[in-house]
Amino acid sequence: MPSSTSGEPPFSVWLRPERARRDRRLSRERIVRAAVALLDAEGVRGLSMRRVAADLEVTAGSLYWYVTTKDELMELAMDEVLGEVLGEVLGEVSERGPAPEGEWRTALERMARGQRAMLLRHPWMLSDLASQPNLGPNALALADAGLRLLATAGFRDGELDAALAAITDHVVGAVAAEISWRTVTERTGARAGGTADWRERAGGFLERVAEEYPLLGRRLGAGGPVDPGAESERRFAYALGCLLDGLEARRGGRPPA
Amino acid sequence: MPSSTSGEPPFSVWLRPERARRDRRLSRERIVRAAVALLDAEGVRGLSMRRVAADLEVTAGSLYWYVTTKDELMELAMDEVLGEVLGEVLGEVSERGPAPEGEWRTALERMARGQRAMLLRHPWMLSDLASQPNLGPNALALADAGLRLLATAGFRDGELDAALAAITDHVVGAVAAEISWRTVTERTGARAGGTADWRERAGGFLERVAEEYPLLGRRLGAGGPVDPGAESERRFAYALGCLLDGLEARRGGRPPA
DNA sequence: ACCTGAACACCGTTCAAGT
DNA sequence: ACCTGAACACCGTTCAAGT
Repeated sequence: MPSSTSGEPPFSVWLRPERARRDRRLSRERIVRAAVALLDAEGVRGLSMRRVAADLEVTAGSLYWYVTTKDELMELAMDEVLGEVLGEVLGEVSERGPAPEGEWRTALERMARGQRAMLLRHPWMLSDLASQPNLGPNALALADAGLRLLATAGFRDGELDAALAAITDHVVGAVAAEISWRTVTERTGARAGGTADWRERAGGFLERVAEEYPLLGRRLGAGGPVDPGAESERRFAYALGCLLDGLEARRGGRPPA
Repeated sequence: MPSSTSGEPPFSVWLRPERARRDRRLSRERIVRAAVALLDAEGVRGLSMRRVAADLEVTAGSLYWYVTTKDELMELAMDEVLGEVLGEVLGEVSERGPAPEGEWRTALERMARGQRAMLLRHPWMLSDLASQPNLGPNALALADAGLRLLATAGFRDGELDAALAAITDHVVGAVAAEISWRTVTERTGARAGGTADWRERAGGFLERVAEEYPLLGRRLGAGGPVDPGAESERRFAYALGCLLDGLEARRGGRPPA
């Protein structure tokens, strides 16, 4: 069989193999992967159908063969990334059986920290938060794993969802705050002294704020440099501790089985 | 060393003084109000410079005399709306002085509920969450009022910010989940039986999920109609209760003054 | 000082036409 | 079945020119 894939056009149909269904240049998977890469690299603003298409060396219109809308692509990208934590959480819920007393706390904490780390790796995950609940396979598996974890921890049926929501909502809110805080310090102090630069760029603003609102001023770093990473970690742990204490008191008792 | 303070565009509206006034059809205030109205009516997707300009019977370009960028307009709109809760929180913190024992709990709860209600009135507030911390006057006043509330509640200095973050992060995360949940049920069951319609529109999907993930299936309404409003309220209260319990245990003691 | 009008460089999405 | 190319109706932002 002569080479037919490139070069001169074949002089006869019969010399050209019929196009296999498999030699498609595109696939939903490739598209989603390209989208995730783009999102990681340039954020939500950087994501466009045309850009994704270009990265795949294809026309924008062709993407619509695999995906009916940009929103849909975003849904797919989000679920793709949720897969990163799925393994961890499934490990928590299955490796250990009914969870020995006290273990459930650290299991929940690991779940929360895993989700937080993932969101920090892919900050764009938070940009579409309020738009639509994720119904993708990974999202579903993740939610169910969380519910099962809480069930084996001894939470009553009617409280499973509320308990899970308490934790995931905290993760989401905390990471959103962390990211917004990070972007302002990083954007201003791109390559200079980091936090120091934000404080000098803010100039008189910070001082005026601190004067009018002393408590708030300290929080914003008027009293000295502030490490947003360390601060965020401290707050995250604090609230998580509060939540787990509260959950402990509401727990039904020991594992049912 | 050349002054580095000028050159780059200011990264926040609040660091840049407003222009002098004269006889003009436009004003920052009018623009912001129009933007808020548009956002309330049509969400973030509906907001465009051209649309705002049209609503004000003016050309798109002219907006840039008052606002350097669409992001800036968004910052302004968000702070505008934060003003709605400012009054309530200030009431909490000043009306009652050092807050009698036990009162701090209900004060915090009122604050949280006020913020939640405001976010539900203006769901678009959550669409820019992770982008940039709000440094507007209302945002600052609100944050400081929260800190003061916690201070009079007896929280130690070093924990004020973590305690406040615990609550606001929960509010944000919970409302984000609530909105996303609401949009899916409302979008599908626009004028029909509300939640019922979502369940029938989802068709086999819901059943398949419930089969593979029994716990999750119930949560999604596979077992019967679910009222997202009531469910969200229940979850919100549950997590808030957990948080307040945890906070109570960490509180320093009684009010310092 | 303030606003218009036109332009630039992008968008998401559609769809006839090709292969 | 899959992809191209061109088109449509929008964007944010800039800027000379008017008043």
